[in-house]
Amino acid sequence: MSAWTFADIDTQLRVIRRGTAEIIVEAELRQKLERSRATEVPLVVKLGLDPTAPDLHLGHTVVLRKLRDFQDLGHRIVVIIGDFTGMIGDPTGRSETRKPLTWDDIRANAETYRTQLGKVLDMDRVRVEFNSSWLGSLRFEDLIRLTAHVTVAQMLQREDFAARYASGRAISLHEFLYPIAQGYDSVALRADVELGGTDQTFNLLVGRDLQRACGQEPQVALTVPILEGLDGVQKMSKSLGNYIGIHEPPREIYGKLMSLSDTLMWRYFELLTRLDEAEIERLRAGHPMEAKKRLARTIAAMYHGESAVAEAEAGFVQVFQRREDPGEIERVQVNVGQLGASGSEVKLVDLLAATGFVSSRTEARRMIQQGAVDVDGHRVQDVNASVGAGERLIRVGKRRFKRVMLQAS
RNA sequence: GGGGAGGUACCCAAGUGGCCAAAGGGGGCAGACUGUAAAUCUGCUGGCAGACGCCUUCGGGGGUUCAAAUCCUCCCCUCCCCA
Repeated sequence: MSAWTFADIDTQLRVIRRGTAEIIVEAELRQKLERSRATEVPLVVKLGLDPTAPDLHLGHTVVLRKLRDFQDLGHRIVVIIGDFTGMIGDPTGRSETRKPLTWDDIRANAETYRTQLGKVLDMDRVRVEFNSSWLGSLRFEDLIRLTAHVTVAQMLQREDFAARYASGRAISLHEFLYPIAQGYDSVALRADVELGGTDQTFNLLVGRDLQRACGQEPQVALTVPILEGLDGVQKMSKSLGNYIGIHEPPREIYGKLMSLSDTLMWRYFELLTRLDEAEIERLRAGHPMEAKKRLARTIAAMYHGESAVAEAEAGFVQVFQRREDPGEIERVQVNVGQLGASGSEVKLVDLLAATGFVSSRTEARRMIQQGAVDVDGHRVQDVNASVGAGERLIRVGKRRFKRVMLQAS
């Protein structure tokens, strides 16, 4: 790596532009790249991560993959774990103020993040920083100086603040400090480029302002599109539950990807894979299901390897296309006595509740009434049905299976 | 500091003494249809009970009443206008 030579500028720009939403300002980026190449000094490319989510999901990987592009081009990657800003909670895109995390939460989450970044980045060449290391020691005086560079009118330009202000919802003062703090991260690092989703544009621009105010050359703000979640409308996020975590079992990843709408699938191809145009065109011409399988396979393989994916795909075909039972099913043991009954049978309603399929008997009853429950391959429609001791294969809905060992007592 | 408006189930939102477990929408779940799609249609969406019914829930506490989400009172929180 010592004899590294930077690729020519146009090549670098081409890689950087791919899948990017906006580059502010592209001419400045070109300049920075040129200087970097001439002096053989890599650019400092920064990405801040919010420490709230314990697991990375595909939404995060869009920007991480872009970061990886920079890494592959030989630049210097810095990932900032926003442990300090996490106390504020980025209000971006939220209609409400987020409750502050505790210090312990943040630490624990950040650790998880750190170990997961390796799924996308080459961790040997990543610098990881906690922004508490500089933000924590800022004095009140420093903060005053810093905040003097940003006006309230500027703050209210930010879409979500403006919207909340207009509709009379609360904006806590400390939320204004989030962009300031994030911007100061760029100052502390002397960042050349900062990456983020398009919803981060404002924050990235504040970084430029603050750097300028501190006598530094402003960073280039580079945004990538926000990935829609499984619902196809809202952005993928943990709190909305419309996400696919990269840590999830291959089967889950595969299954969730297969449930995407056809429209959304092309978006995922674009933002999450590196298939070239021609290949994608070819897929468009074929059966959408085949294309979707290809997508599911490709993405699942990135995080779990080929053999695991082949298994996941086979499982999918078996359960959903051929409507057979999955090969591996969670096993649960229950004793009739545990359910407050005796003898060798138990009410199905009780069994469903006890095995965690549903959270109450009422819900169990509802499921049965709706024809969602299946015992040993037979749909049960009698709410009062009982189940005899022995090994039972129970299915609730389309995809929840459990093998229940019911012991007499 | 003064004046006004609000806080309802996962979310938005109606309800202003009993007919309210609480309209409507969203979301979620289930069924039909399918390509596990999407779209669409149908149903369900606090808990316990086989059922009659009972219990818990409308920011929090206390109270009035046979009866409260609805009235009174104190407290907490949010927004707007004026200063």
